[in-house]
Amino acid sequence: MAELKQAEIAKLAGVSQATVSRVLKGDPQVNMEMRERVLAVVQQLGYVPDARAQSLRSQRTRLLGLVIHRAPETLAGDPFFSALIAMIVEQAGRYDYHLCVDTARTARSQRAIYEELLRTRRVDGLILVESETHDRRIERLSREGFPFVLIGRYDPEDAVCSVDNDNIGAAFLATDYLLRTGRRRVAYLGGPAGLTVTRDRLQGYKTALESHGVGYDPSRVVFADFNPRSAASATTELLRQNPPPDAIVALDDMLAIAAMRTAKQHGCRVPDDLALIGFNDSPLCEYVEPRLTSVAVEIPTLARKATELLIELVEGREPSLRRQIVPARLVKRDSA
Amino acid sequence: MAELKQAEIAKLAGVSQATVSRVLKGDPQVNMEMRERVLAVVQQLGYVPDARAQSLRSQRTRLLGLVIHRAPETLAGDPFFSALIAMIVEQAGRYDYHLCVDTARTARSQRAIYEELLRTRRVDGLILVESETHDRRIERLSREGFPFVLIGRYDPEDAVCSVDNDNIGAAFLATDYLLRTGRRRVAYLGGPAGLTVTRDRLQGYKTALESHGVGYDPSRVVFADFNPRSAASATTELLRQNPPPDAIVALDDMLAIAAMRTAKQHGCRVPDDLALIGFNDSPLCEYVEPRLTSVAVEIPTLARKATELLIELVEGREPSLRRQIVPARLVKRDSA
DNA sequence: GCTATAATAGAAATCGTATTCTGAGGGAGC
DNA sequence: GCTCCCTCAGAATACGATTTCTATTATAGC
Repeated sequence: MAELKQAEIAKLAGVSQATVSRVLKGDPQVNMEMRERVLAVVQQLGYVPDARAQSLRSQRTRLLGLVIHRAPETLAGDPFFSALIAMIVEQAGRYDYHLCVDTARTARSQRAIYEELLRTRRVDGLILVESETHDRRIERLSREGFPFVLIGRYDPEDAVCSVDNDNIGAAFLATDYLLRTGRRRVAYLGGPAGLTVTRDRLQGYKTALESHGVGYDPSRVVFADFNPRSAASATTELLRQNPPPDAIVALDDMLAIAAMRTAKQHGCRVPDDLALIGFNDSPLCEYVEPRLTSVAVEIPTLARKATELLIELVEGREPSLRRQIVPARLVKRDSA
Repeated sequence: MAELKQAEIAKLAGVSQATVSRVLKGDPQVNMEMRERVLAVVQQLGYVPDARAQSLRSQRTRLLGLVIHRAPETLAGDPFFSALIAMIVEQAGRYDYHLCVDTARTARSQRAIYEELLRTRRVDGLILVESETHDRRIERLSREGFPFVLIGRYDPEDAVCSVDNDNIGAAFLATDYLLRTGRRRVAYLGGPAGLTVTRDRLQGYKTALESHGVGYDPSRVVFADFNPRSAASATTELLRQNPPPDAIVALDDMLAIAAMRTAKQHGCRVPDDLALIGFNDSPLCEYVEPRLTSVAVEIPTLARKATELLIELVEGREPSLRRQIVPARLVKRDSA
C-alpha cells in the first residue's frame, strides 16, 4: 500500500512506466489492450498519482491561494467571508483546483503570503481580498507577471485583473432610495478610510446626493474599523450632531447593526427617526429587529467570476474582460 | 528572474548546488566563508526555494487540509466557520504550515477530498469538521494510517484523534441553568439527527433534566436542518404542544435566533413566556432583540488544539492526548 | 615523516511523474 | 522486394531540491 507508484503498476501490468503515465493521461497513442491491462491494475490497487511529483514535473500545483487582508479576529464574526470562501472552493473544484486560504495580518504572514505562497510556487495564482488601495506588493506581483485577481479593489488602468461589486452603483442605489422616500439628512458610515470599498461607496453616496440636489456635508461622513466598539463611537458622533441624520448608509451589515443598537440606546427609533441600510444582505439582516434593509451583493457570482478569471490567467489564456463588475440590488426590509 | 534555482545561485557563488542547499538548510558542516558567499547571492537575487521540489523530495507538502462537511450554502451564513478557518490558518502559520480548505457536499467533492487531497498526498494531514457520526471514509483513513484529526466528533475507543467542545457538558450547563431559574418545560431543538453534536448535546440535556428530577419527554425534542425554514417549522411544532415549552435549548445560535423569530410571530414573549439559549456565542447574539444567551465555545482554543494535534501526528510524534475536550461557558444575556 | 582522522565540499542518486527521444514492427506504395 | 512512413512502446531525461556517497585537504599523533 505504501509503495504505490507508476513503476509498481508498470511492473504488475508488464509494461513500462511511461505507458502507465500515458494511459492515465489519456494519451490516444496507446493500444487498446495495453490500456485495459494498465487500467485493470490501477483499479485493483486503487492507485492515485502523486500530486507532489505532478506539481514538480508540470510546474503547476493546481492550487489557488486566497488571501484575506484582515485580522483573524475581525474576520471571525463575518459571515461574508465564510460565504466567499465556500463559494470559491466550490468554483475552483469545478475546474479541479483546490484552495489555499491565508490571512494577512502579522508581519510574518504578510511576508508569508507573497514569499511563501507565490515565490515558492506553492500556488498557481492568487485571489486577493480587501487589500488596501495602495499596496506595494500588488505592484510587485504585477511586475513579476504572477497571475492574480483582486476582489474589492480595482486598478484604474486595468493593468491588473479584478472582480468587484458595483460599489459605486450600490451606494447610489441605497442613498437614492433613502432620498426618494423622503429622507434629507443622509449620513455615511464607512469602514477603514484606506479601503477601496469605503472610497467607492462614498462616491456613490455623493453622486446620489448630487442627483437629488442635496448638498454634501462632510461632517455626515464618518469612518469606523470593523469592530462593534468603533462602529458605536462613530455612530454616536453622527447622532450628536444638530440636527442629527435621519438616515445612515453603512458600509456593511455588521456596521449597520452596530449603528442600529447604538441608535436605540440613544432613544432613536428605527426606522421612524433613523433609517438604516447595510451592505451584503447577510443572514443577520433577517434576524435583527427591525429587519435590516440591505444592498445585496451576489457572493456566488463574485466568487465564480474571480475564480474563472484567475484560472484563465493561470492557464495562460488572455481573459476577455480584465475587470468584472457584479451588479447589486436593494433588498427592502423594515429598517428603511 | 525566471531561472532562479539553486543551480544558478551555485554558479554565481562559485560553489556546488549541494552547498547552496546545505547553507539554506542551516547545515553546520559548512565553512563560514562559503556560507556568507552563498547567502550574499541569495539575498541579492531574492532566491526562494521551490516548494514543489521540496515537497517531492521531502515527501511533505507542509499543507494541512480542512474539510467541512456542509453544503456551501448553509456554510455561507455561518460565522462559526469563518472564525474556525481564520484561527486554524493562524495557528498553522505558526508552524509554517498552510491551509487548504474544502467542503464536502457533492459526490464529486466527497470523492475529491479523500482521493485528491489525501491519496494524492497533496496535503500532509486533515482536519475534518462536522463529519457524520458514521462515516466509512473515516475508518478507511484510519486503516491507511493517514494523519487526521476530527473536530466535532470523537471515536469511542479513541482510535482516532479528535478535538471537541465539551458538548455534553455545554448542554448540561444550558439546561441546568434554565431549570435552576425556574423553567420546567425545557425543550431541545437539535440539528440534523445524524450529527454527533446533536446527539451529544441531547445527552447533556437529558442528564440535566434527570439531575433535577424532571421527566424526559421525547415530544419536546425536535430536529432541524441548518436553514431558517426548517428551524421555523420545528419550532412551530414545539410551540403547538399543550402545554407549550417555557424554554428551548437550541443547537446553535442561528437555530436559536430562528426560533426566537418564530416564537415572536406566535405571540410568544422572550424571555417571559419562552427562554432561549443558543450555542457558539456568535456575534449575532449581541445584535438580536432580546440579546441571546449562548454557550460559548472557545474557537481559538479549538483551532489551536486541533492544529497542534494534527501537526504532531504529521511529524510523527505520538500525541500525549488523542482526545482533547475544550470546556464551554455560559454567556448570560437577555433571552434566558 | 607517515598514517589516521576529521572537516568540508563536490558528484551523484533520489523523490514520482511527464515527455522527448529512439527503435522496433507493420503496412502501403512503387 | 524495397523504401518510406506510421504506429506504438520502451529508454532516457527533466523538473528542483535533499542527502548519501566519495574525494580532497588539513591536522594531529606517533
